[in-house]
Amino acid sequence: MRGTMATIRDVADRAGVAPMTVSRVLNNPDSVSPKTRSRVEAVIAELKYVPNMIGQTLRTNRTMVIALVVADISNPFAIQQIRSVGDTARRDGYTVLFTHTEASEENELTQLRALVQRRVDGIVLAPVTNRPDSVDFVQGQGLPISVIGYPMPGNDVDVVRCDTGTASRQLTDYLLGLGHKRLAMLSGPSEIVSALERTDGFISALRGAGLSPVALRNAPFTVEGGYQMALSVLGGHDRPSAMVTANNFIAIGAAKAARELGMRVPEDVSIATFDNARSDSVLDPFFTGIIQPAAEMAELATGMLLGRLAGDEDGPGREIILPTRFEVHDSTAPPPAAN
Amino acid sequence: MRGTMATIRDVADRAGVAPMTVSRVLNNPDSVSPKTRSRVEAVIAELKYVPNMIGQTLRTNRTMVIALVVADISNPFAIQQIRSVGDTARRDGYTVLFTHTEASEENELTQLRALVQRRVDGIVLAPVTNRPDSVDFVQGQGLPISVIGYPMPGNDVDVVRCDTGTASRQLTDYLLGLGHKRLAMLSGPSEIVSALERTDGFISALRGAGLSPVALRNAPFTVEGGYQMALSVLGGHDRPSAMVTANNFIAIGAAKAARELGMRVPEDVSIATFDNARSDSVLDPFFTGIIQPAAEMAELATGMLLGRLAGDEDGPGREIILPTRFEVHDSTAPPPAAN
DNA sequence: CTGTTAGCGCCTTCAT
DNA sequence: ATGAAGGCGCTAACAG
Repeated sequence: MRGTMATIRDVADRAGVAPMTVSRVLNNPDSVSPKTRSRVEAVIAELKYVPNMIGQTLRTNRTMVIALVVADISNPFAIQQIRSVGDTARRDGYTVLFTHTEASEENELTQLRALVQRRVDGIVLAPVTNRPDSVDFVQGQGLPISVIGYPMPGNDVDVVRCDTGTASRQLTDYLLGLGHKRLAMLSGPSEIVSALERTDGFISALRGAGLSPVALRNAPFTVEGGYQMALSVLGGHDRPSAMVTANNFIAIGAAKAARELGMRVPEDVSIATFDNARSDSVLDPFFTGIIQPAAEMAELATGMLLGRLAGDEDGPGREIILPTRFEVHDSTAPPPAAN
Repeated sequence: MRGTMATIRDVADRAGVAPMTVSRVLNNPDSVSPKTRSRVEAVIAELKYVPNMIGQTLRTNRTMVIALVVADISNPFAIQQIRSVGDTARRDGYTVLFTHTEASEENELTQLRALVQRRVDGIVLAPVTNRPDSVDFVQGQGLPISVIGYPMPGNDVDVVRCDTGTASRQLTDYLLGLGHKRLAMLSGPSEIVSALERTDGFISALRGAGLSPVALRNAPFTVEGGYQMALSVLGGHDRPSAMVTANNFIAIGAAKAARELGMRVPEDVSIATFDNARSDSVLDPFFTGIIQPAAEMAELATGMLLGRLAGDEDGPGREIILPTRFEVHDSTAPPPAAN
């Protein structure tokens, strides 16, 4: 079956013209006489000819493909990013090649290498960590890249992100304002910057109120991780009345653990989280928390990349920090009277 | 920056060999003397040479890319499919190009055309409807394709799907067994086969019990659609005691509507659904319902495609029907006594 | 073990 | 308005 696909030459022969004329009909129809054009178009339809972009690419050195590389596809953010990058890129005629890295740095470099081999025109990266290697590699190949979500202190690169450290203080301050004095932080892996940022913000807010954390835990950004951390924290003798969780999966796991221990959310324990899932996909509980504008971040990052591809922009990397949104929902309340 | 990337000729010149030798070092290292090989490898590293697959592709007529085309990326199924197709394809050295069609048939054809232009080696399609046009187009180009999720009566093509009509009867029978006599169906768009199948199964189960539906509704497969349908059905004077919903989004919308009307699930109204979300991503309510093995479907469909690409298989299209799973959770109970 | 030739499909350039 | 020549990066086929 393969190899039967019509080529520009097949069309040309059958229409009695040169391949170049067919090319013109495709790319610059006005430069061909109406008569010739309609004859060629008829043959194109007849042979079901679809131009081979591989040929074009080799000639023009542009694939018109950009890649989106996302660390963790199961995070609801990923969906918004895929949508957003795709929509933005399409407007400029680009197709998006999507890959995910299973949150492994090694995997990330492997994927990036594969993308360079395929000569994508640029890359939008939502990276695993903020180590400079991945960006270095891509830039070393002369490819433009922009990064979503992390500060990249070791690279000169376009970045779009939020300041989740400050947001973490805001979230913690809200719980303090409700009267909580015994707070725990359930964070992500300690080697991941966003987890660190969030823990730091938490601690600094407590310090500002003259308090110390009841517990600081680290685990993977998963339901299971949240569940285990919450079990150990809530099962001890020094129970917190409120927990801050570093992402939505941890929050869900923590709520599960609380429920299993016979505690109600928020009556017995409050949970405030980052990266609250959208109300569209989760009914209950709908968590109080910090929401990052994932779609806007992705759109801006893509826009910056497209700008460089179009040659509109060729200065040093810029960092754009977008504001987060704080939403109060059903998972937080003042501490129980006993506390 | 672009255009600075090293080519095979750059490497060859600098290593003092022919391009062909560099190619051999890359693709068939044993056929090159160790001495030459190490010299070439050194130059490759020095120039950061990354082979250009565009060239290879043009020469070999294989991109080593397969495409996954999914109708609706916001459905949790999509994530599992992306994962599953990617993992399966990678094992055979293929990369996956992912696109989504926003549930528009026109969009689907446009995307498929773009994929053919890029000369992907094959396509896995989770289609919008079961009209034959999309598959016809792809096959007309001599490209192998396999389909996930729908029966494709108009095509000779590999299909992996579930029998959701039968599953719908099973689901409805369960509600009947709980003692429900007044049931409503909240289904998807009437032009989509899966919605029809599910409605038909519902009706046939009721008929088997000598009952008629209290209501049959159609709306988009969204939270909003489910919400509106449930509002109208539960707000009327002929209230059902149980509802079957055609997917997880409709179920969530229906539960929201019930709650707003002051009804508890399942005490006042039961909800049983298709495509129940996994417990990992939704805490409460966790719906009673039918679960399709999305990952297995995608893996099998990809496997069939890869089999055709490898030439292991070239017979007529096969249809594989996988069993669904029925899980009882918290959203169903016997009808209230008053009923 | 290594090199040369040629051509994959297309488009830029130059000619007619 | 149309055509011919050449080359993008790579490798199959054949030589040596």
